[in-house]
Amino acid sequence: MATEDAALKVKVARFEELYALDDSQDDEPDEGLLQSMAMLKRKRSEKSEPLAQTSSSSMTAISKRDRDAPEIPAKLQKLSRTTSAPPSLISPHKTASSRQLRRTSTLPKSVVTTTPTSDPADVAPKPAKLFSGLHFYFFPNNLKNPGRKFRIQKAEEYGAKWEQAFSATVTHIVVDRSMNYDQILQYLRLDAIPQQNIHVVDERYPADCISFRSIVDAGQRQYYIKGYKPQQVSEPTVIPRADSLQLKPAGRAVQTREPQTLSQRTTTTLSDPSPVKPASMATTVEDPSPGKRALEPSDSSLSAGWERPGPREQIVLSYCFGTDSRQLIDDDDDQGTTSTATTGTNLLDLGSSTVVPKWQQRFQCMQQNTGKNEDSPNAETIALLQEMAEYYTQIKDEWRPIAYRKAIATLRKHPVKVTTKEAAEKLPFIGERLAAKIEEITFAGFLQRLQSAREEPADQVLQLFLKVYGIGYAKGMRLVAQGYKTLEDLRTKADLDQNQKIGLEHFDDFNTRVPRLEVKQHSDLVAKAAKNLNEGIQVYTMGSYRRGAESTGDIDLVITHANWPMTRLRVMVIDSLVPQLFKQGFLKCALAATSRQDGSKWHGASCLPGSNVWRRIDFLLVPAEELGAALIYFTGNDIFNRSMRLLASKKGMRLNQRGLYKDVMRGKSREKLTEGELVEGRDEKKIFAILGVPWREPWERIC
DNA sequence: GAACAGTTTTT
DNA sequence: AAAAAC
DNA sequence: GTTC
Ligand SMILES: O=c1ccn([C@H]2C[C@H](O)[C@@H](COP(=O)(O)OP(=O)(O)OP(=O)(O)O)O2)c(=O)[nH]1
Ligand SMILES: [Mg+2]
Repeated sequence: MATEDAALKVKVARFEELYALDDSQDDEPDEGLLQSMAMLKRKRSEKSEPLAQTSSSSMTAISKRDRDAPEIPAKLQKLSRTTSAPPSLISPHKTASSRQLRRTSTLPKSVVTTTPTSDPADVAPKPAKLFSGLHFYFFPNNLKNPGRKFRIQKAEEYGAKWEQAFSATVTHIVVDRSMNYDQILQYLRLDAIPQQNIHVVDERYPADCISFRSIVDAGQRQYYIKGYKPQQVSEPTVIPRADSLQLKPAGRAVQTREPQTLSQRTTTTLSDPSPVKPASMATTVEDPSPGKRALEPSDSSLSAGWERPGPREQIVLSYCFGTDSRQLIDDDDDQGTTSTATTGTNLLDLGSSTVVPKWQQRFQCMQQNTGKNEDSPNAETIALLQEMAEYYTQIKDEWRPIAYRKAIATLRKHPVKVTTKEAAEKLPFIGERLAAKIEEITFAGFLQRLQSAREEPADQVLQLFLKVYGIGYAKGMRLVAQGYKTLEDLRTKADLDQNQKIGLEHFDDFNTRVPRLEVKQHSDLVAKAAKNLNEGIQVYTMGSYRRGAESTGDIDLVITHANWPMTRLRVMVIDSLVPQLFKQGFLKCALAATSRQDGSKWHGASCLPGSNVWRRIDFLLVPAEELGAALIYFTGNDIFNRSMRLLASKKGMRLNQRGLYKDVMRGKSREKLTEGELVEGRDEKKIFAILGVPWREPWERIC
């Protein structure tokens, strides 16, 4: 104990020192080399978006920053940079806008041109074709790093050919600053690179060419790669820089849990975990609100066999149901090993109980997640990590949020406060980097990284714009790059599409939580109108409402009919119900509205009579055969869904909003090759059973 | 080095 | 095909 | 970011 205290003190001291020095540092080189060079569709950006112009300067700015401190040890660099903007998590353009480039002596010689004009926004793309005839090979040669992705896209815009593989046609190898010369050779399995044909240049070479609108001399010293020794002259070994924020763009986003949303109110209503009615009758089907997520099996940890899934196998009572459900043997964890395709088809086994393999226990959907942290000793840590995850999500980092989420899940289950990184790293899904962050949180009470990011003005603007319905990361970045700073700017000057205009117009409305009671009112109103059209139409209130939330972000409704096929239901909804609701003045606008020949959803806004607050409302049209799957989907939460779907996939199945399918054939990278055969879609509980997931009440799906 | 959910609608 | 959304 |  005493020793531990001492150790803690040392750590505290270290942190204090660190923060005294200022500036974050938890960045690291980069994904490292050896990234798959395959894949990734190239982007042909023919859009005459006002991006080209601004971005060329951004690009320069990015590389410029590394040049500012050539060979200074990392620590000193930090000091020297303290005055400039803190590293932003905004990617790919990063701090570009906040950094004024200004070239000085480092000017390439063979320059022909003007300085980049800086007129924010507008203006056509460059002359293009600057790089015509050139073949660029990047190293690493993928789009994983936002900065690099950006460079590649730019290079292509300017006519360069991006070589997917290293070949004789390559004219330039554009190397990330985090890489060194030896790594290239090693990767390419070359002893040397034929210098006369191929130029090996630093990552900022293309940017410089663009800025100067000419192909600058690639042989200049400033474009040398780390570790490159022209001829034989021994260069001073370069100090490896630990810098560069790595953010991955593009892809899906992972939200984290139900926001503190409800946490603020209620506290004790842990009363009625009332029974879930099959919810199959009643027009507006509604789950009994569990006051709040009251239960909490974990609280005293060991209670319901929680803390640590343990090696035991769980017996799940499942529906007597004759369908496959073979267990994949082997392996643990929810990833890694490939699916073990459940080709076995047949439906022999399976009586009324199934043995669930232990690897399955690791899935989030296998736990009762009521979304509470409160009594976790790690609540504070969890909250901050969650913030990070959310941040990365917004910023369109595909994967980090997943990692954070897993780490959060393990922390949530951990009965003891985790303070040191040594302790943290022992836990599942917590690696070196997260362990360090956990330690940072406990000692400093905050995350430097998050703070700096949030303080960055450009970031704050982006955050604001992202809250406009219809504006996502890409559009948001563009708007920021164009210099817009306020919603007023957007309203008066920005080029927005119709939905974005609506989103802007009703910015406050759409960002206001909907009280549970109001959700019901909307739902009832729709149900009533539907009933009026046909008695058989049923409306279910879904989303966070069904999970018991006291307030929701929007109103999610499933509209179904026991006997009608989709086609008929759709016609009724689109041709009658929606128009009727518009006529009543309830529906205010259609956003991502559609559904015609093959549609299944309608998004818009609604407003209760007597109110003037517009709410986001979503209809999901569902034929009876798909109701079960639709209920699962639309109940969520999203994390729970993804967990269920991943689990299905590991079992060679596929789960979506229409049903559970088996014998799905998948190609590389999970690419779906076969639809698979429908196993179940109608019955929510059966789907759980087939997957070997114990039934989860809606409020136990808050992962 | 790959995998991390699976889809619908709009542009 | 990308972006935004659920 | 983490895991296999
Ligand atoms: O990426 C997503 C987003 C949503 N959903 C499902 C789960 C979710 O519960 C439901 C409704 O989506 P919504 O965005 O309305 O989320 P919510 O769970 O209802 O929360 P909120 O209160 O913010 O509306 O759609 C997904 O499967 N994947
Ligand atoms: Mg919702």
